[in-house]
Amino acid sequence: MDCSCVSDLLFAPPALPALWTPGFAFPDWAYKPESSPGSRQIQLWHFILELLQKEEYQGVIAWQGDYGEFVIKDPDEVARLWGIRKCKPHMNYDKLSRALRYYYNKRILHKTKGKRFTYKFNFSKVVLVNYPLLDMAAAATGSPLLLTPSPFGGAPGPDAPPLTPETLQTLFSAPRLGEPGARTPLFTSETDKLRLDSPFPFLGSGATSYSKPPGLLGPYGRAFPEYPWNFNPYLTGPFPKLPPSLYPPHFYPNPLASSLGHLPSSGAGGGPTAAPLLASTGEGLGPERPSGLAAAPRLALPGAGGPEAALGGKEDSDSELEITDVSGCSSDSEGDEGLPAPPKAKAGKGGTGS
DNA sequence: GACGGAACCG
DNA sequence: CGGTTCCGTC
Repeated sequence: MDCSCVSDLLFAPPALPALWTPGFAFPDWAYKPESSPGSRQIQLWHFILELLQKEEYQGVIAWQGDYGEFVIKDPDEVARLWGIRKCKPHMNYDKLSRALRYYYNKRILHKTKGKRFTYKFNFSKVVLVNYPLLDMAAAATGSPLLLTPSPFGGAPGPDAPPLTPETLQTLFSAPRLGEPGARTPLFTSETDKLRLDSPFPFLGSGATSYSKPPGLLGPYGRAFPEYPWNFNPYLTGPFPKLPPSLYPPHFYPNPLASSLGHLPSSGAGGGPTAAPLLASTGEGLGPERPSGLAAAPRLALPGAGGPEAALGGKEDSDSELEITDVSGCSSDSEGDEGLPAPPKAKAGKGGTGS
């Protein structure tokens, strides 16, 4: 019964300094996922984002096509992984896709018609859920950037302005953070293995594997380092705050303001001179693609001058997420198949029949 | 394959 | 609530 999947364990949120300006009302759904302590189950779209972030799964699922668009290259494998995570040995793509379809109404996802196994994230939605501080910033600047539904916690707007991974990346570009040494080791060598969650899922390799418009994507390093601050987007219970030292006041308005197009004067030096990343284009409305993106690819990573730098030693000893075992899942209710967790060696297939 | 209703579950 | 399971329909 008790299916205690190891992967479900999330590191506890570090005591965050409560220094946020009260008064901001967020849409109820904005902090839903983890708001209810106790029922902290991994959500499918979280999981998808996770896989998307991991390079090792690019043969299984990867960003492709439009912004926020991803294709499930290997439905069975994704379903299998999801099944492992949820301790549902009988998971398959049919069931998984049903769950995915439920996201349509919730506006978290929608289908890219015509393309098989291809879905698209509604980033503006996702971002609020995961990174309420964005909305906070929006509120602070009085920016209508993100969907600010009715203050009555009513239903979200008809269509949220889609954010792109690049946008987020820009928004979250740390303005010259302190020394990398200041990083707080969130995990020990032991818990490290359990680390299935990493900050900023789609920031990670989102813009990374984007093999779309070659010119639009800046030289983003795909390795988006974890943030020095103890901000765990997965546990956005109340409101994650960042250490004041690492989170200068100008950081709030800046990215947002820039996104609004009327950025006052960001510290050109280290400040994230974000680009006009306002994207009010609906899904497929305008030609989209903020032209500023091309000029925005300036990541101010904690210890990286550039993408390559961020990569560091290339195949770093990244403690992969070995979610290949069902240990912890009580395999009783089902006739569980021993799931030996085969090393999913998914070499690139010949043709990506599209 | 993709969709969505319906019953069910933790 | 967020799926899971099952299924009929297109």
